[in-house]
Amino acid sequence: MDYSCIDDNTSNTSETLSMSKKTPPQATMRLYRMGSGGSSVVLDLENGVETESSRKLPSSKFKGVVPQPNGRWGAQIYEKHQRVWLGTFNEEEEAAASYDIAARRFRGRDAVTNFKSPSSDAESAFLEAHSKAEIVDMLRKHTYADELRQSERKFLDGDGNGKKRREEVLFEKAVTPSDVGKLNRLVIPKQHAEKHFPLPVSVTPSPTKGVLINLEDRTGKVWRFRYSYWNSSQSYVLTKGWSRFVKEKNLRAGDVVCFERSSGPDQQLYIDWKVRSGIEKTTSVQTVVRLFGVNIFNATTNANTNDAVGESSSKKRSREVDLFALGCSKKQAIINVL
DNA sequence: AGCTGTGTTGAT
DNA sequence: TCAACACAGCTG
Repeated sequence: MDYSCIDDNTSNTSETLSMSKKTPPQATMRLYRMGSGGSSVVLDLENGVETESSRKLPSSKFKGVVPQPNGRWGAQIYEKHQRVWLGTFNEEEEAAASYDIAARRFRGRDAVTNFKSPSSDAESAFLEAHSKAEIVDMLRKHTYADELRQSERKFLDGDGNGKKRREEVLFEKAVTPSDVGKLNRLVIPKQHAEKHFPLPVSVTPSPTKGVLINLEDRTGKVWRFRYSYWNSSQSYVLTKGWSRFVKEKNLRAGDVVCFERSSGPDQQLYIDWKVRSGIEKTTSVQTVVRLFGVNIFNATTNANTNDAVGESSSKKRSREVDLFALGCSKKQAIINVL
């Protein structure tokens, strides 16, 4: 799968960024909060002095978009008197576009949205093919664009099961006990990391930041991981998102994770896993977590819209990088600066 | 410690 | 339905 910069600013937004009929006047002066943490400071109209008590968040001009105290933007939609949270976003427009997607899924193609451009037939089909909870989950994890693109590609392949993928194996690693333990991280062997997943220079010295990468598994599911360099241990690691993968795939020490890249022009990244050789695959998670025919893990996201489990996104504004741009091709990288 | 997203309320 | 606001509780 591609790195996340794509999903954060492409199909959610870029193709559809014409202004809404409902967009309020652009010229309206509004306060934008700078920096981190605190709220913006507004003038106290009584005495013309800034006061703590008059701190106020800036309203969004977009429907379904609400400000967050740290300067980011939340998206939400209402259904049956209940709010459905769609996640938080660095850019107001991303949040607005996410609302639009949810609105089309919840209310149909003609739903009132922030941006014009009705979704394509393909996108409408994609929306209909997924439950509300699944769509919400994608929005919250910022994987919607990737999954949509993936589904379109499968459709074009013609053989619906996606088995025709041609990819080059980048490297494999037999996971260690700590890779599947409570540390919630996977150490990427240095030689592989530096060869295939070079971090941008500006990120390398900072162990806490890193980049977000998206990889697709053999089921077509998109996984997003934080990838960074830890100075303390001088190692490259996948952190956020990794424990979910371990849990869902029921990875055990000795099992092998495999990183692959599509040989096609898209250079899609994939992650695959194999049970440690000598162990029957029937011990895999699929049998373990199925209960009365229901996949328990998936059930949480399929059961109810309000159950959609989001991940808390990166705390600081995350720099999201197309690592291919840095490591493999000359494409322009990057999107959101930390 | 900082952030997300829920609880709540009042408006449209 | 919707957004504004406060902040509990979660996450890194």
